[in-house]
Amino acid sequence: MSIQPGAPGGCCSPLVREPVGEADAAELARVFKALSDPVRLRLLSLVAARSGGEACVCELVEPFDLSQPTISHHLKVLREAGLVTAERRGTWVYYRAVPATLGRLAAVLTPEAVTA
Amino acid sequence: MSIQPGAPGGCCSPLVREPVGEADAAELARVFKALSDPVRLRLLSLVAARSGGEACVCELVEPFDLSQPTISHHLKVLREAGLVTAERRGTWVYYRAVPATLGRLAAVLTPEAVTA
DNA sequence: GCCCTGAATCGACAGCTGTCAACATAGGCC
DNA sequence: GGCCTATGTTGACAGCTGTCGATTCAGGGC
Repeated sequence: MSIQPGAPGGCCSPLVREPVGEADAAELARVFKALSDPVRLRLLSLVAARSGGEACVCELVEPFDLSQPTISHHLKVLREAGLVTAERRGTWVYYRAVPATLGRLAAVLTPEAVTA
Repeated sequence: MSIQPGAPGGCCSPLVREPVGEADAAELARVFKALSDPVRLRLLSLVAARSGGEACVCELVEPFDLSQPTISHHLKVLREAGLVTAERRGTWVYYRAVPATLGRLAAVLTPEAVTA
């Protein structure tokens, strides 16, 4: 999970500044792959844009014309990519976006050295 | 190609600000899918980080242990996603990154309203 | 304990993706 | 024109991915 906040390495300097190494590319690709599905993008956005920053699964199934196991599968992919976290509270499971992961990706994609 | 510079619509407000619509999600997913392969990430980075901002295919095949047709395939995916452009000059074809597309993605992923 | 509801996992299957070898196309040079 | 080099395209094939129905697991309320 080298993309997570903890990683201090050069993993997140902009793509355009220097060629990304093999290992970093593999790690980044894993996260981008999680974002490469329209359903997952909307799920992430639904969770992140919600007031309070969290949503339970039941609220996430409704907007889609998909089965609950399918939504659950997509949420798992987002979780394993470090883009969301899940917390069980009683009967329900609440999901939250992980801003740090989003920030890392944004930094990597920044076309000019705005980060400097 | 609604992600290209031309599009003035609300397509690129941050993911976390409001739920992304179905159409925008599909378009974004297309571009993220192009970034979801380690080889393509490295290709994009190799092109963008190059001094002069461009690289010919011959220079891009070399760093990989892959056949030239495979690299050509990946470059086509990047091209169709609007992430790079290709220009033929004589015998060689030169690729360039498209900063505007990268910028859009970075804006969409920005966790807080830095854009405002 | 028993049942009910919310969520995750499993098994299966169609469709997509990355890769290659073989071939086709484009431009320069003799 | 004819050849050579640099790219792109095609066809094929293994492996991954999104989806579902069926099942299982977790908590709460009776």
